[in-house]
Amino acid sequence: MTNGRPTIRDVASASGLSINTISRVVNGRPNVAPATAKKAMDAITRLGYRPNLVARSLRLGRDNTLGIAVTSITDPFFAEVVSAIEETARGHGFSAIISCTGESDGAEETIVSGLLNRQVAGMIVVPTGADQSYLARKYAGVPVVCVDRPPVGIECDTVLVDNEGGAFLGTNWLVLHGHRRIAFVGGPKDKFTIDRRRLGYSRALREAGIALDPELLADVAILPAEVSAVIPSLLALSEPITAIFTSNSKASLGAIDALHRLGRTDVAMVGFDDFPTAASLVPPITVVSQDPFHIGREAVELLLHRIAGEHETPGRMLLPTNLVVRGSGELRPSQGKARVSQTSTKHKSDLVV
Amino acid sequence: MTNGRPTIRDVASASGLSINTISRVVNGRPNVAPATAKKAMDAITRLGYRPNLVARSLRLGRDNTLGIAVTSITDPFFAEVVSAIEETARGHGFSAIISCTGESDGAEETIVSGLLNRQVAGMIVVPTGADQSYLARKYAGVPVVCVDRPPVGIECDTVLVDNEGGAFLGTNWLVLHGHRRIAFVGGPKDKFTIDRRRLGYSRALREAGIALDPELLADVAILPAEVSAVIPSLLALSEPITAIFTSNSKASLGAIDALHRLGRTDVAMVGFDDFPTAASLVPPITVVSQDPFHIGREAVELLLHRIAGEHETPGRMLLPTNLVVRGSGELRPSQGKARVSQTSTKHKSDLVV
DNA sequence: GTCATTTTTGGTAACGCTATCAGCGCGAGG
DNA sequence: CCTCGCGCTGATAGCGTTACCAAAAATGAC
Repeated sequence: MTNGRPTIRDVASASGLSINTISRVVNGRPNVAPATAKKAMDAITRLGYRPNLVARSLRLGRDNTLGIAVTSITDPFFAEVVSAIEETARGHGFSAIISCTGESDGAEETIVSGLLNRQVAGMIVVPTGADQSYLARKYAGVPVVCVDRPPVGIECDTVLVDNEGGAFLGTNWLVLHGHRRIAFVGGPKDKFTIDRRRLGYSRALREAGIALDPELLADVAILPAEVSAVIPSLLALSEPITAIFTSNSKASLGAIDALHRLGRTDVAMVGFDDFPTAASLVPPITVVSQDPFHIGREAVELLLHRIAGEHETPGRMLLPTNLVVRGSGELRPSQGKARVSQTSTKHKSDLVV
Repeated sequence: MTNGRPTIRDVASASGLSINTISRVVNGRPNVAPATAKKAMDAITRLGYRPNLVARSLRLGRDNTLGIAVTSITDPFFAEVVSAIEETARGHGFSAIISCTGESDGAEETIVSGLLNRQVAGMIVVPTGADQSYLARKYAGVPVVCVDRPPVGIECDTVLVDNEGGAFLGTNWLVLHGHRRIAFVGGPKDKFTIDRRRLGYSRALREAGIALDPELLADVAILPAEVSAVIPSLLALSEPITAIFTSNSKASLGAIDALHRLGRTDVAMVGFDDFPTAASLVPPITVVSQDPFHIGREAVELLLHRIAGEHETPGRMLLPTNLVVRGSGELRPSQGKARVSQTSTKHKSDLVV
C-alpha cells in the first residue's frame, strides 16, 4: 500500500473476491453477476478504495494525461487558452500537466521532453524554439498539436488564429475612418504572429493606396515600457501619425500608457487582442479579438482524435477574429494636438463587427 | 517498450551490463566504476533512453508531481500564483498538475480526489467548498497546503495574505486624504478574504472616529457588471460618497467602469489587488497590492518541507501587502460633481508605500 | 599468499494494476 | 449421460522501475 491507502488486493481479501473481479467492477466491465458487483462495491466504499492511476498507466502503457507547454500562463491570452484546454480535457477524462517554457529558445526541448517522460498521451505545445524536429526524432508516436504558432521541422496539427486577416480588419478600420498615417507598434518577440499581423497591416495600406512608410514600423519593442518610449517620436514626425495599430496586448498597454502620459486622447488606436480594462479607458479601446477559449478547445479535440488513432494528414485550423468597436478606433484624424473630450460620452455596450 | 521507446532493459543488453547498473548510472548513484558508467552512458545516449517516470513513480510509491487545485486560472491573481508554483516546483524537480475547481461548492472534492488518485506527492489547494475535512478522512498522509483562504475542518499549512491589514492600509489612506463617506464595494463571492477585508475597512473607520454606515457596504455583487450597477446609487445618497474602496480586482473593474460611464473622475478610489492597466486609467488607480508570486513560492516551499517529512505543527503564513500610490487614492473630497482635469498630469513612476 | 574489508556488479522481488487464459458451474442438445 | 457452450470468477504474468541482498572483484594489512 502506498500512503497507507487500500489497494485492489485489500478490497479483494476484504470482500472475499479476487482482485480480478474487483478490477472488472471498478472499470465497469460486463459479465459480473449483480450480487458479486454489490459485494465488491460495498468493500470498495467501506475501505475507501480508489484505483492507483499510476499503476494503471504503467500497465496500460499510456496515461490519460495531456502535457501542455505554454510560454507563460501569466499572459491573459494564454491563461484563457490553458483554461479551455484544462476544462475540455477534464470533460474527456484527461488531466493536464502544465509547464511554462518562457520565450527563450533553450527551455522548450527540456520541458517538453520532461513531459513526454511522464508518458503523457499527447502534447499541446506553443512552439518557442527555432526548431521542433526533436519531437519527431525522439518521440515518434506521441501525438502533438501546436497552438498559436506553427511548428518548424515537423508536421503536426496546428491551431492558429487568422493573424493576417485580423490585422487587415483592424488597420482597414482605421483607414476607413480617414487615417493615412498609421503606425504599426509591437515587438518581434513572437516572430510568427507579429509577422503575419504586419502583413495584414501592409495589405490594408496597399489596398487603400497608401505607401508603406518604414518610419511607421515600430517593431523593436518587447515590453510595454519599451513601446511607451517609441510613441512620442512617432507623434513628433514631420508628418506625424494620427493612428496606431498595436500588434499584441502588451504593445497596447505600452501605447496606452504613452498616450496617457502625453495627455493625448485624440490619437486613434486599434489593438490586436482584447484585455480586461479596454472598455474603461479614455477613449475605450477598439480591438481585434481572438477567441482563446475556442483555440484551446479545438486543440484538445484535435489531439484526442489523434490519440484515438485517427490518421488523417496533419492540418492547420485557422480561427477567425472579431473587431470589437469601442471608441478609440473610430476617432477621425485631427490636426495638431486638439484634445477631444471623450470623458463624458457614455459608452454603449461593445459593438462587435 | 511503450511507444517503441527503449527501456532500461534494452540499454542493459545493448551495453552488456545489468539493468541494475544502468539504474544506478541514471540516478547518479555512487559506487559505479568510471569505465562502467561511461559504457552505460554511451548506450543510453545511443538508444535515446529516457527513464519511464510512471514506472518509477509506481515503484517508489510517490510521484514528484504536485497537484494544484485552484478556482480559476483566468483570474490574473491566481494565474500569477500558479505560475510561481509551477516555476518553483520545476526548480525542485517537481511537475505541477493543475485543475480548476471553479467557485462552486461541489467540484472541489471531485477534482482534488482525482489529483490524489494520481499519487501526487502533495497538493496545493485554494479551498472553495464549505469543508475540507474529506482530505483528512480519505487521504491522510498526502501533505496539503492551502492558499488564499484557510481550510475548514482540517489543520494544514496555509499561506494567506494580510487581508485585514491591507484593507486597513487602503481605507486609512482615503481617510488621511480627508474622506469620511467611503463605500466598501465588492462581492461576498469569496467569503473569507472579503470578510477580512471588510474588517480592515471597518477598523480604519473606527480608529478615525467615523461611524460605520451600512448603506455604504455594497457587498452584494459578484461580477464587474453588478458592481457597476451599484455605484450610481452610492453617489446619489443624500450624503453621497466621496471615495470607494473596492475589495478585489473584479470589483475595481466594475467601479471604474461605472465611474467612467458617469464621467466622474473626482471620486477617490483605492482597490484591493493590482491589475495591468491600473496605471493607465484616468485617474491612475491606487491599489493595495498582494504579491502572488511570493504566495506561490512560499506554498511550494512549505509543501516540499512536508513532503520531506518534517513534522512541525501546521502553521499559517501571513504575507504583507503594499500600497501602490498612483493618483486615484489621493484625490481630496470634492463637493458636487466638479470634474477634476487629471488628464494632462503626467504620472510619475509608481510610488510604493 | 591469505584473510578481512571494501567496492563494484548482478539476480530477483516487488510496486498496483489489467489482460490473458484457464477453470468452474449450469442448462441445453445430442 | 456426456458434451458443448456460455456466463462468471480466479490464478498468473507482466508493464519498467528501484530496493534488497548476494556474489564477484578489487584492495589492503599482515
